[in-house]
Amino acid sequence: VKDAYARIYAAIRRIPKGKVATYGQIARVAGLPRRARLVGYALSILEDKSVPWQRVVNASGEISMRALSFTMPEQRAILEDEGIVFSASGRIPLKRFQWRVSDSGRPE
DNA sequence: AGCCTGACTCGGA
DNA sequence: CTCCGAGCCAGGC
Repeated sequence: VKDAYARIYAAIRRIPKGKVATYGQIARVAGLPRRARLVGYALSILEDKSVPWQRVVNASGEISMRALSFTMPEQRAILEDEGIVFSASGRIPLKRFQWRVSDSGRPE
């Protein structure tokens, strides 16, 4: 389990600047298919600030609710600073900004 | 052990 | 687009 978290964090750290990834995608990359919730849980207890958790969004390209309560404006600002554009509905067009593992290693 | 909750996702209606 | 149900799984009580 500890090992699973380590892999999740490692996967998140691989997300290149200017891209975002979904929880499910991170789970797959980390070798934990179908463990999207575990990814969310891992982030909830995260204390390591070297992990760019702000690049992890839900399947709809939105910043997940729990984060909204305390970092939404900040997270959005960081992402926009990295070049990510939010749509009028406040979502990220995954078509354009979703990280493709092939960009930095093996394909999914 | 059982039950509930939660930074999730996906298919179907 | 929204709502539901089902899968998943760690933690707290």
